[in-house]
Amino acid sequence: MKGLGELERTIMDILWAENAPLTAREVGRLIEDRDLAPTTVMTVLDRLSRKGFLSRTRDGRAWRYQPAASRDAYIAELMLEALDLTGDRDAALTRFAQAVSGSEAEILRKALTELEEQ
Amino acid sequence: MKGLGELERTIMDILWAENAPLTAREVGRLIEDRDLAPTTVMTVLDRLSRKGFLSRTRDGRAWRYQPAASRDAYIAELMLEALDLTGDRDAALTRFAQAVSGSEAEILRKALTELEEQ
DNA sequence: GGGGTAGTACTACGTCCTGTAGAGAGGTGA
DNA sequence: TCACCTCTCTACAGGACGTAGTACTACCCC
Repeated sequence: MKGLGELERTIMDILWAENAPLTAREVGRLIEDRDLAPTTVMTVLDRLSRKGFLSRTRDGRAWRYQPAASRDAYIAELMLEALDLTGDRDAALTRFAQAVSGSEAEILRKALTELEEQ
Repeated sequence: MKGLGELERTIMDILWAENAPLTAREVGRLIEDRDLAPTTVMTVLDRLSRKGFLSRTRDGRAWRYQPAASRDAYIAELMLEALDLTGDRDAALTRFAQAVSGSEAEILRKALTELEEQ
């Protein structure tokens, strides 16, 4: 899958935060701090949809972009991808379990328990 | 931390697989398939140690390289880093727990249980 | 002791990704 | 018709990586 760049992630964050599909102009307006040219935003949106992170639909002449997957799914996939890099998945998983904070361990336990019950 | 390139990862894999610190020449000999110039291997080893993935000690004129951290630790850190990208860690963790395979869920459960007992 | 060998440091170059944006085309409303 | 919006195409700079040459030093064998 591959990670995203700084601006790409900023834009994905904006789109994940919104519920509705946005146009390039709308996304641009939501990037406060940076003064980007409209074409910059359009280029990045285009690249993101080309890479499969966004889907887009026509709205008049403009495109409306929305995330192809939820942020959670993306993060989970990144984590699985990291896990795939090792030969010894069990060891890495054990290590990971030890590395998360206590409250997060609790979350994991709960999710695993629910999983088991189904 | 940042991910590694293809050749960088190949070399890290070799060093993770060995127990002893290796010289550039030895690493080069262990990369079977590719016919790399010795300096290529040296350059990559140098970059990896500069990035903190390897530590090196003198052995005569040569350097001996060894991983600065275990592969498991590296993988776990990558996973945590992915997790840091989200605003909602709990949701991502839950999603992750649902995404791992059954046997891996078992491993996670066991690790978390042992963690709890300590 | 001179040449091959091994090792180092430094430098370089092509490629790909990403951030950034301009140019030009084609609608659209005042 | 003119200003304007949005699109697509093209471009360029900087950084990471794969790859390797060059130049210099130290060592070993004949």
